[in-house]
Amino acid sequence: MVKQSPVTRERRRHRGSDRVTIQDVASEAGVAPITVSRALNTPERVSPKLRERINQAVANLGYVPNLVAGGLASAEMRMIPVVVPSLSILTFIEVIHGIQQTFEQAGYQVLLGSTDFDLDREASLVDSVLGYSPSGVILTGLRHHDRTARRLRGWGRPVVEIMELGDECIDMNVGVDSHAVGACMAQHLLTRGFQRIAYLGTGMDRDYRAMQRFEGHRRVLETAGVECDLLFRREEPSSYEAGRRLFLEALATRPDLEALHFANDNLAAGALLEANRRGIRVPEEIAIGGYLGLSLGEHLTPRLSTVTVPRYEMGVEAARLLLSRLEGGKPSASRVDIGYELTAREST
Amino acid sequence: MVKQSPVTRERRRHRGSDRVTIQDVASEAGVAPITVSRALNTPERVSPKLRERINQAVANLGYVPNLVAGGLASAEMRMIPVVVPSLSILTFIEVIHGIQQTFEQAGYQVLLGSTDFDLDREASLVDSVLGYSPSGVILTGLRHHDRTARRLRGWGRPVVEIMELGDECIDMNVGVDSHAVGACMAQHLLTRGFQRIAYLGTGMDRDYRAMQRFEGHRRVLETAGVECDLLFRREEPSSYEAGRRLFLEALATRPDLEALHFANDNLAAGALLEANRRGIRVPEEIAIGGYLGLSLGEHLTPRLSTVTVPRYEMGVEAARLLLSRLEGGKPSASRVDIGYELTAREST
DNA sequence: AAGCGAAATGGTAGCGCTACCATAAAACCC
DNA sequence: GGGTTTTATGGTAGCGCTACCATTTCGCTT
Repeated sequence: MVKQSPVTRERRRHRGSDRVTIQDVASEAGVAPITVSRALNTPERVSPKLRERINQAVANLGYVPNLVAGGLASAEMRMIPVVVPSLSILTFIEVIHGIQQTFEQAGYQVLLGSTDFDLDREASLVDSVLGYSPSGVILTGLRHHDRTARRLRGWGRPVVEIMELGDECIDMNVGVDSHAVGACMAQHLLTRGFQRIAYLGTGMDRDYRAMQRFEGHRRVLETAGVECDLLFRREEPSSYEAGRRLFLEALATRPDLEALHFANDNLAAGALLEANRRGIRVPEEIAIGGYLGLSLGEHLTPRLSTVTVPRYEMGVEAARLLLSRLEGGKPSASRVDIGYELTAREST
Repeated sequence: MVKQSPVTRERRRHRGSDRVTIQDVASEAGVAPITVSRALNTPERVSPKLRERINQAVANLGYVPNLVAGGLASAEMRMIPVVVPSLSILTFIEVIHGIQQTFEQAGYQVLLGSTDFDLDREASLVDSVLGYSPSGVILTGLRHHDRTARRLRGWGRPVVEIMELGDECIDMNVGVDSHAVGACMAQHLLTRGFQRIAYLGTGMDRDYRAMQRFEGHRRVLETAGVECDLLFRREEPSSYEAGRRLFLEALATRPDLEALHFANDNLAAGALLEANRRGIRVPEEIAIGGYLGLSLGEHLTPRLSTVTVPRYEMGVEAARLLLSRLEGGKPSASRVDIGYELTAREST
């Protein structure tokens, strides 16, 4: 028997739905598919007359491009995976917000991944996410699995590492100097005349940036010749409750403490609110400093002193950097120090 | 001249990089590409011997599947767009967190979209996002552009609408009854003996669910025969600062108010903290109630009374519902009331 | 030993789009 | 006016994978 001609089912699409394709639009407008493709992706390369006719056909048929097919052909999906350690930490949320807003305007989609501070999970996440042929990638921090770094370096598309700042980045880097940030608050506390200063943090076994901030803090105190190893830590997620517990723990262990430097504003706020509740006067009996610049801080009584980091802006800047590489050629810089600011208020 | 044979450049790939393809793995393992595909996607349909050999080849070559190609062939990318009104509202973040965690475990990627409460933007977002051939979609609320609803209804893949609860959903629905939630706090305030009760909210021109909560509140007061139209609103994003301003505005306008029902805990906290600062006693001079159940509430003094909604769980439930349709056939239910709980504390 | 159904494997043909190159048409240039 | 460039459109051939169906292999029954 002769092999059955495929022509017999010519009209029925092989698989897939009855979606309108670029071919349908091309027929409707009386042009070649490639011209439709150009009219949609690079309109300036199609004559106004045809462009108009094609747009009309698109509207008539309700054509929506199949981005997957386009992505396969051009080896680029217009999307950007953003890999962060956690989605329950407000900091990352705000950065993601900035990233998302910026990319959305430019027509890129943001893909979300979280690693729970685990570099192995980051590695497998990056692997699988590269399978989507994204236009670029945004990662958190400068420390990665060897394989991850190698793979991304050889990938040939823009990569931005955020949060941390350092010389050895894969491609581009936007962040703050963790050591400096920790040192900043420590210095501030010294300047205000406090001597017995403790650092209090959570999750420092996993979040090495928190550790770097402590390191900055420690060095300043060491240089100043005061007790520098006062560290209270809990291995649990950061929360108001954790801040409260650290506060009570520190008070019970070392009643002579003069100032508490918390790893972030959530913890500091938890402590400050507990002080309020117990009638402990801040900063007269004990001073409290934080890090981040959460808006909550300025509504507390006393207003919380903190080191403010522009988190939303960091996201925007990371996205801009990536976009400029995607659209233009080389970007202005490949390393941006987003900076920080000491916000000295009433709690110190 | 004879047309040049393409064979001359046989070995050089037409376009694209030097990525390892399924063909390379197949050669290495001495099987057909389709068998590699099966070994990776449906391992149980490949003999243990071959499976082993293929896995070995995959590891040797460092093969990472091109999900775009797979997506085109199977008309399904393993990803789920989540469309929310805003990424600066904590509620949505927590829901997204639940969604993301659940999908990540199941090997689906979450794509993020925000509409700024604009149904037109939602419509175009949904359009473009469908171009990715996602496995399903999660939308916020039950109100959409006609076109959006029509398109999704005819789409044939699972759709979950979250936050709101109602009869007329596109496909599946997970949320809370906004009216009931608003009524709950109003009833609670009445029960505590307050009579002159105001509702205070932000962004109520755009966020119709906030309006529904007010409506629930209003009806309860109306039924009780007390003044029910006391509404203070500001058209700005929700924040501690907005809560503070609403609080001061209400006090200035109606010094006789006995209780304030805030549209969410952020506003309520802003108000409560301002009361702290001014030495206004809560609830003796004025009571304050919120909505959401943010953890901050229980650390304030007095502890904030609120109506708690399990936001993270709502995300998890939405994702589970969608997954059960994706994996199994029909899910247990197509409509889940995630419920709420009155958390009566000290501020009322 | 022959027969049979189930399980394992492979061949073929796209999925819908765009890169690449060829061609045609228009614009420009002494 | 012939040639060169520039601009606009089209033809062809995949991108790398999986759906579909054909074929082979294997275990088991009679």
